Amino acid sequence: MKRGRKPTIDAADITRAAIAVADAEGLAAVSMARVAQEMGNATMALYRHVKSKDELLALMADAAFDEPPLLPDGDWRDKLGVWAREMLGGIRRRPWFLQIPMSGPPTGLKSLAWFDSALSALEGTPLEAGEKVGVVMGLMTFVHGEAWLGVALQQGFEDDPAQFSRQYGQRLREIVDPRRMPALAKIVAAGVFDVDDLFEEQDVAADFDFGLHLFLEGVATHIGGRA
Amino acid sequence: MKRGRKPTIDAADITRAAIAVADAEGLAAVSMARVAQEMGNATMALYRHVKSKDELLALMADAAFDEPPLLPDGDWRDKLGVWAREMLGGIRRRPWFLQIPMSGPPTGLKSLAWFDSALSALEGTPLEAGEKVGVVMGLMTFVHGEAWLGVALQQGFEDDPAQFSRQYGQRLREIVDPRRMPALAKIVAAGVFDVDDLFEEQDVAADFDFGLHLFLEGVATHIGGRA
DNA sequence: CCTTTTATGCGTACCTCATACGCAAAACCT
DNA sequence: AGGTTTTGCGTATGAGGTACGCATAAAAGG
Repeated sequence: MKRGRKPTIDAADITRAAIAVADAEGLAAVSMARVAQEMGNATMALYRHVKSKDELLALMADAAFDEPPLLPDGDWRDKLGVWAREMLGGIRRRPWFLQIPMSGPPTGLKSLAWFDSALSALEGTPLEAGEKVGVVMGLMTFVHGEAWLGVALQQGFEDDPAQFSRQYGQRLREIVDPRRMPALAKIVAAGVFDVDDLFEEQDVAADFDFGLHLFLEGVATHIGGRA
Repeated sequence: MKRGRKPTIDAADITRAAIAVADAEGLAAVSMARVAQEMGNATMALYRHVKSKDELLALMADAAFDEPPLLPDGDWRDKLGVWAREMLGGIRRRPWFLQIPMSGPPTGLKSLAWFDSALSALEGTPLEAGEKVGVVMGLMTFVHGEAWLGVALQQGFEDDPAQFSRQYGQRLREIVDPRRMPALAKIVAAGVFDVDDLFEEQDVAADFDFGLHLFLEGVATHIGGRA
């Protein structure tokens, strides 16, 4: 038998409580004291199960997602498409995920499961091992980046619903000097940044699909040049 | 004439000092007190020129880069290639850039200049305004993500030069259950994560070029389907 | 059943940091 | 010179992470 007093909580409990706080009030509200209070424990009790707040954040990041999705039958494009959209959905559901500063490559079980899922989509292709990793990495960074953009826009939108949408295009018009930045000026003048529904679900989703399409198209071409 | 006491410093000075600290000791060392001390001023003096630390960070982010590069003659692929590599270099020179939490789309002059530069590379193409923006956004997120990965690896490497490289592959071998994650297990077994020079300049550059190639290839296909 | 051992719960204390507030110093105006 | 305005900055507050050490609980040994 194990000696000593029995633990009343474990790291998983703490992670859950921390995630609950982050879901409800954002990552900024996640302090050791707050999480402890949420569990009815004292602040310092947490440190028996978690080395530091950074470690807690890492645990949160790995626990933020559900299990990777079941990929559909079909070719690798369909599968990676579903995978990417599912990951985007996961991030949208827990926007605070993007604010966790990650240091080093992932070692969490969930993260690795997602990694595995994406790799499995490429099993039928003639890509080498290293190339598969490259493709998946690229896809992950793309989803990550696109999700960040979406979340940032939505947040600015919620802070000031009436103004924000038209505001950005307007501000750009003031800042951008057509002589110094002719290409940008043209785009701004075209009104690309003025659209009111720049932040609507549809539009963001369309942007995402467009970028995703580009990337997968590139992968297809690469595979094609080898098959 | 302007009334009142003459300012002895301005936001640009503060930004410069803050960047100097970040360059020398990392972003964590950048506190208001530290920056003020570096300039021979008192902490609270900074707040006359900078609303908050967050604003200072935003200023740092915009001032982190040099002017966008002169793009070579040639087609858009050459230009965007140079642009992307130059941006990667910029981030590598100031790794702390990646740790600055950005909120909202960029409005800084430098950032916009880079944006403009990338857009100008696409001037000859038949892409619509919105598509150009999409392409550039996608490219930015890709570079950003890839740079992050490189910096994370290099940092882990510097923290523990002897172990780290083989360590990661090893740890993965312990964690990854071939039954639960068959695809990942195969890749790990193939030794993709074991290479000692996984973090050498060459290898990282090769990974970057591979992903960049994929993305640009996708753009080319998209353009081709329209020209 | 009492003592020893070991691991947990957590109160206290310290340190770092961002920043609100108010006063003093400097530069301009009349 | 006296008034006005803007900057420089000392003080103070409050939040947050965490080192340290003791109290407490549970098992092991006698």
